[in-house]
Amino acid sequence: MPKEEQPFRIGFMIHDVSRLRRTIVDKALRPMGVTRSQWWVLANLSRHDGAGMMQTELAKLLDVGKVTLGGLIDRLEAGGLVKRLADPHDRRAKRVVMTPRGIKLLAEIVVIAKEVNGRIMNGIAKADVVKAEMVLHKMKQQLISMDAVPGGSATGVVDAPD
Amino acid sequence: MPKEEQPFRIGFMIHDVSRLRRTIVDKALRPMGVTRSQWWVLANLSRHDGAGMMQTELAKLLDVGKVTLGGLIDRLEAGGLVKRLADPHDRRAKRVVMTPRGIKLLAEIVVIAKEVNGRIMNGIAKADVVKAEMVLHKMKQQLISMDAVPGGSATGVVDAPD
DNA sequence: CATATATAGTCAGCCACCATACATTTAGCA
DNA sequence: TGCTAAATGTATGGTGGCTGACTATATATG
Repeated sequence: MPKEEQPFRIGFMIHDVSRLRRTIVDKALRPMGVTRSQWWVLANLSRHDGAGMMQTELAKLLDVGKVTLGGLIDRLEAGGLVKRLADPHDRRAKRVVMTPRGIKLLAEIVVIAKEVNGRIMNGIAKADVVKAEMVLHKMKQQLISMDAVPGGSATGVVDAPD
Repeated sequence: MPKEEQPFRIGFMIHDVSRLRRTIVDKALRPMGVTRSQWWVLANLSRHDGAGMMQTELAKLLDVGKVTLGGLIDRLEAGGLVKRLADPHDRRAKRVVMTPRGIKLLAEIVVIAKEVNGRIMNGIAKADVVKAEMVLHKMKQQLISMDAVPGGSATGVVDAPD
C-alpha cells in the first residue's frame, strides 16, 4: 500500500461518520419514539415558535425538500408531537406547531442527546472540532452553490445564520 | 444570549454535508446509471479483486449491514456491473465479482467523481482538510467502539485494523 | 451421531432522502 | 378583470439505510 493520493477520502469519511452517528443517536432516542431527524425538526420548530411555521419555510431552513419534510411532519403528527393548523391568511398553507407533548419530549431528548454526543466527541480537542466545523461549513456552502439543495428553486439567499 | 454552547453543531453539520454531497455526486453520476453508494461498492470490490468477495466480507469492510449490501448488489447485478457466483467451498456463500462492464464503468466514474470532488473542495486548504479528516476518523473510531456498526452481533471483539 | 450454535444470504417492514408530477390557491400583469 | 405564473402541499415511486425474522449450510460439542 503505497499510500497514493486519495481525493475521495474525506467524502467517504463524512458518509461513514454520518451513517454511524445516525445509528447511535437513533438507538439512544428510540425509547422516546423519535429519530434524530425528527428531533432536528422539533428543535428548529421550538426556536421559531409562536404562530408555528409553514412547511416550506421549515424545509428551507433545514435544506430538505418539501416532500421529505412532509413525511417527517406526518410521523411527528402521528406521534402527537406537532399539529398542522390551517393558515388563516393563505388557504394553501398549513402552519406546523408543537404540542405540549412535543415540547416536553424535546426537553428530554436534549438530555439524552447531550450525553451521547459527549461520548462520541470524547477525547477530541475542542479546537480541532472547531476547525473541522469550519471545513465542513465551507464544503456546505460550496455544495449549496452547486445547487445541491433539493427543492432547488434557490429562493434568494443562502448563508444560513447560526 | 450571545452564542451559547452548541454541542450538536458538528453533528448536524456532518449530516448536512453528507446529504448534500450525496445529492450532488449522485446527480453527476446519474448519466452512467450508478449512485454514489454503488460506486463505493465497486471501488472496494476492485481493490480486493481476484476471486471476488463474499457479501459478508464486503459488508464488514464497508461497515454496512448484510441487508443493505444485498440490496446494493442486487442493483449492481441488475445493471450488469457485478455477478454473484457460487462459492465452491461453501455452499452458503456467494462470491461477488465485477464484470468487464463494471470494470470499465468504474474507470469512467472515477474521472467524473474527481472533477466533482475538486469543485466541492475548491478553495479549502489541503492541510485543513487533513485535520478535519483526523477529527472525523476519531469520531468514527469512537462510534464503532460504541457498537454503531449495524450487523453488529459483536463477533468476538473486533478491533478493525484500518 | 445428534444437537446446538454460528454464519451467509434473503424477505418483510420502517425511516429518511430525492425527483417528478399534480391540484389548489395566490399573486402578477396585460 | 381575466389569464398566466408562482407557490403550498400531496401523491407516487425509487435508492439507501436499519431491524428483526427466517432458511440453509457449516462447524463445534456432547
